[in-house]
Amino acid sequence: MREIVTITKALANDVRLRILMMLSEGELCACQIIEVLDLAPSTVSKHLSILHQARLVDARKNGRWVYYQRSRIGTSPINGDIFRWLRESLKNDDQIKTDAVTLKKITKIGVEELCKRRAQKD
Amino acid sequence: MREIVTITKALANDVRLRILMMLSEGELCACQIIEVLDLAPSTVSKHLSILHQARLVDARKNGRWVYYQRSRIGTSPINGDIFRWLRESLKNDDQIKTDAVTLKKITKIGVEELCKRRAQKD
DNA sequence: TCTACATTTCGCCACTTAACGAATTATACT
DNA sequence: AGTATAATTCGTTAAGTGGCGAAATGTAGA
Repeated sequence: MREIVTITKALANDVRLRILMMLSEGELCACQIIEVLDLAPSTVSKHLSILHQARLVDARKNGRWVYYQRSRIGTSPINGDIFRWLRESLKNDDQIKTDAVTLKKITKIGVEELCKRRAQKD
Repeated sequence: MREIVTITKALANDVRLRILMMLSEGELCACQIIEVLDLAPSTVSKHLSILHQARLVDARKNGRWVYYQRSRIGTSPINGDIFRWLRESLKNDDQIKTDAVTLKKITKIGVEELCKRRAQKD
């Protein structure tokens, strides 16, 4: 029960649903997710940790960057039901659609260039 | 998005998951749900209203009793995924199993007798 | 080694949630 | 009409959540 409630709590937030939808296409660097959401890094990091604790996303560290992707557990038959439902329910959502557009622009420039630009702004 | 978050928030609580599991077999009177959960009637009523607002349960008034059941929306293909996942994930949960046992005893005596006994305790 | 920087952790604040009892509403029965 | 009672709404309180900036952590490159 505790495990299931951890998962449903993780899903009970619009920012975290946006993150999960962004990860539909594949893995993303934390900095890319931060850029799309336009929230404080610490806030996004907390959301990612909640998703990770619920075993909905996996983290992979590469150099100073951390990449996230939907977990293998999340793609298993049992949890696959949730994702199918979320994808189906949110595929026409405006926020999700604009996120996808923003994401496409960002993935084009690549992680290194994205962070370089980000550093210049400070 | 708002609608989906309303649903996931409704699912993000153990008491409400217990209620949904209790309603797997069919409709129940509010007083039966209150009896199984052993919480204040006002608390349970609030939970039921949250489930109702999320369109996960329907309410039917009969005399002074109110009967709840899983909503038809909830049984549609789209939301059916969630229920299937919940049922599958929780079928071996201890709390859910003891709830089922308690419920069986309570449904045997019937709603009128249950409320009569309840009144005598005061 | 020292610096830069991506990410996380921590501390704080505003807001929400879940619990209860008291008061209210609505229905059945006398 | 008046009473009893199932259920809900309201007000209050304690605990949890989501946001931020500051500080800490860890890694790449000078």
